[in-house]
Amino acid sequence: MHPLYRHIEKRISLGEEDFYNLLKIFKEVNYSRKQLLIKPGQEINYQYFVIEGCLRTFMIDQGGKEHTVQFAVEDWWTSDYIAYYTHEPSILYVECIEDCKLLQVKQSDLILRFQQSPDLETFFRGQLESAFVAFQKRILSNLYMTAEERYSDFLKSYPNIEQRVKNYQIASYLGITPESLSRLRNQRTKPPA
Amino acid sequence: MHPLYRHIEKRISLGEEDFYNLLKIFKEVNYSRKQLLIKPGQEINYQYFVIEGCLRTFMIDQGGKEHTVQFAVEDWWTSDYIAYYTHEPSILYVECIEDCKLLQVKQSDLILRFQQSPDLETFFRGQLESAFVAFQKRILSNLYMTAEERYSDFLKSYPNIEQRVKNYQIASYLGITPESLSRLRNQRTKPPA
DNA sequence: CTTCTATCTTAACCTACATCAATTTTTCCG
DNA sequence: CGGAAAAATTGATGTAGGTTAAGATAGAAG
Repeated sequence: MHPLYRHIEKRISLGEEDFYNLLKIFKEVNYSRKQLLIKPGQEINYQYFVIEGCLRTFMIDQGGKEHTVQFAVEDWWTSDYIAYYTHEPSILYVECIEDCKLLQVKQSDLILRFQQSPDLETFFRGQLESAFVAFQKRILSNLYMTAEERYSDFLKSYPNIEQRVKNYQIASYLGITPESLSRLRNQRTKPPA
Repeated sequence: MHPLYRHIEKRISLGEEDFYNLLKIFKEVNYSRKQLLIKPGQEINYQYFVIEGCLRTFMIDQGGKEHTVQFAVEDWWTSDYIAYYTHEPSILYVECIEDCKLLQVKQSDLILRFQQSPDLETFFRGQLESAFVAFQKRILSNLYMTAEERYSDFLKSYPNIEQRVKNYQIASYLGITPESLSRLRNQRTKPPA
């Protein structure tokens, strides 16, 4: 079964025929490790469904420091959603951490389909609702959790990702330095003393 | 012109007849200062459009500390959106900071309308997109800005709110203590020295 | 393999913000 | 009004995590 079909069926039920019809507006694209899908200053008309690989969305501040907004692995969507939704030029980077196989889709093509297929709009509204909830929870956890608690939380929400991404990238997601993450990981293994 | 009509017309154009038809699923409700719209442990089936007043959505952690997710004033929507979208029991409080006049609408009524009126679904998808962008920006600013920069930012995104909410509530939105906010505001008035 | 570079770790020191505690100021309501 | 309660301020001190710098590991490229 097609990974995108499996993904969509989790939320709405689309006939196989409708699915293959929908698939026409998606284009398979391949990127290799370290390539940038998006960099600042671009107009962003596409979002991407991950068939295979691992990506990271981040910004670089004036001091040159990286800050990670999200990671994406198989079965996730990614883009610079700030630029995608606001139609302002991008301020984020989207980078491939591994070689990636993606399905690219243009926003305007999707919106046209929404008009013919309300189910599809419902699907994307549902996706957005989930993402919205996840971000709201993340804001809350930044407000009341310690760095260590956020790290444990991160490992839960991105299982097995530790092997796939660099520690400094995780640190920049948690809002701490790589040094702090290193210390924190060290203490986690000991306390049962 | 009805405040909700004016609000909806910013995004989609709905005939007046369609609007008054839509309005039937909204119910005007009034709450007084300090009343709780929502408290933890409830099933949340409603969201609220603010006609008049000011509200705050927050959680209380195990240590008894408050953490503010958002404020809502005239022309905004509010609810415990985590509970609203996930259908899990609420973990947040929504409190009236002033006497409030609200329009309450049930999620299931709204979803039924989406089926008859795709425009309406588009409207709410648009709202969600904006909220999503705002939250993503807020996560970023928590990652790379100092408390003072976030405070300036806050004043910009909620103009004139300073007179309406307590400083300790603003502090709990920024993720700092009231003491820190007080010191920070003190310094802001001086530096031109 | 071996070299080069990126990443990770460790340690000493520093700083923004927290905590605790004591006043002062504001708000509320009888 | 006036007095109690809530909120804000100020000061002294504590601490999580940052910064800087050096050494240890581990990937990648030849």
